[in-house]
Amino acid sequence: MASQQTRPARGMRDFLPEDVRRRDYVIGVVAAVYQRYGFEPLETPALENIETLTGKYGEEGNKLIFKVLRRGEHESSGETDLALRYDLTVPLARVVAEYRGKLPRFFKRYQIQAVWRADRPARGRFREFYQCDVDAIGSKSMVVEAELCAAVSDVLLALGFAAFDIKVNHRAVLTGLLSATGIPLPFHGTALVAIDKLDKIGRDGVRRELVERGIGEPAADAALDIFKDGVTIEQVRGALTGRVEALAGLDDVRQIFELSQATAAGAHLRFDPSLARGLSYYTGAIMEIAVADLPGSLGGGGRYDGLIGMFSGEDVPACGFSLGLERILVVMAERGMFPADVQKPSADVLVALFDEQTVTGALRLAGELRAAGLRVEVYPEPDKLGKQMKYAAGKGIPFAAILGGDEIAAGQVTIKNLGTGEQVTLDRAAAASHVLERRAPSARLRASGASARQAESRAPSPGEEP
RNA sequence: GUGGGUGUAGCUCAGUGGUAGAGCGCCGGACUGUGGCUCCGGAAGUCGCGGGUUCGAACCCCGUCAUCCACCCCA
Repeated sequence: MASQQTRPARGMRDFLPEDVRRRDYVIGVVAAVYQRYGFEPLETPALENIETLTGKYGEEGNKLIFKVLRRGEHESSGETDLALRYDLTVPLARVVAEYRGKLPRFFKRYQIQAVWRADRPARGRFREFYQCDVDAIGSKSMVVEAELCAAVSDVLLALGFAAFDIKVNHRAVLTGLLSATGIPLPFHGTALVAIDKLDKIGRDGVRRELVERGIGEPAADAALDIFKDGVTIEQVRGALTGRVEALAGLDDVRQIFELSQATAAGAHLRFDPSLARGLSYYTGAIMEIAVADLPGSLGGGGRYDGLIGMFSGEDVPACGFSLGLERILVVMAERGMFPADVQKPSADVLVALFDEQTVTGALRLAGELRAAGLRVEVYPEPDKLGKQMKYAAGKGIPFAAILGGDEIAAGQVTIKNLGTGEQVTLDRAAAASHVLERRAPSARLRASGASARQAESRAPSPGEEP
């Protein structure tokens, strides 16, 4: 087996036609919804100067940046001066800093491109993967957060997801609460890691882990008191008495909930004071999408009012949301959520090659059918007809056109329906319309999987997935 | 980065020290202008790679790479 050499590099993937169709379908839905909200497309280079990326993602993120050796003077020294983009937010911040004057006052952009992380691959996790980002630049209003939540909700609903939560928290609330429990600032990160496991290892498990990590028992108990399932904004407000910044953050959260009542996101928001998010550039509200059968998240986002200022010196408020395309695809594939026509065959008609003498005629026929709007593949060799039929059936092509000596002499063509086995010999001029009239139903010849509508109607109850 | 599982035909896997197997797929034929069903025949693997133990290794040992799962972290 030569498979060792032909496999793509670790964590990278080839996308075969079926994969690309599924990806294009999801990307198409995402882009269409984002456009409906007035977001404009943006693309940025795969490579950034390394200093653009370093120091933006926190300690963990810095390690995972894919560094690239530029050819030339640094080749021998091994010094890296370029890096593959780690996310789409930092490149956006750079773009805004560079073109601020040319962009609208409230720049709303979406961007669907690959990002790279030098991470260890796992289920739903790759070294090269796509993110679908929407961001709104220039406003501090919580209307921005509410619209972003609404947009991603609309995307998920359009794809057939019904049961999902958008967890909402705020950086200032988080630090305020941790400080209120008596956990010193340097321990905030490690404490959150433990608290985050509440649903996995339970209260006792978290308490044990907190203490193991050097947090005192009183603080651990206080933390467990606040960070529990179903805690309300009002309850948290009580714990934050006197902490001005945290209370302001909590009011942001309250506003997001209120505003979202008017949108598709309203039914899906859930306040989660333990939500942290790894990226260090977030300054305000933070969000994350959770679905029942995926351990990680489907996407996340938040407000980063200081990031653009790291490039331009002038702080510009900004907030964004990122959907993980690969995660969405993993869940959709497992639940059979793709509509049937995503898997439609590559052509409507296969023009068979009868023998060497009829090749030109076959090519001419293919041209006529294409001109009539059909997708037509010409079988490239005059194999036995049986083999050609088998090939067409194997590819799911619903019709075969046969042009032998008899047909040519009579100015006719034989059209065979591979689905029903019926075949008719008719005038060439009538061939295209014959197929067009029968194309729609037979296009689903090989279709499998549930449609988006069907998936939605049976998705709501978590835990019952196949 | 840590721990565990798995690497045998294109695919899914069986084979626990004595000459390498099945199902599916593929190719050919029965069916020389027609796929699906059936039957007959065929091709195909230096058993992930390297070393070791043994008269003899797919099998045991060591290493290495790949892959999967859990942890960590994340989209």
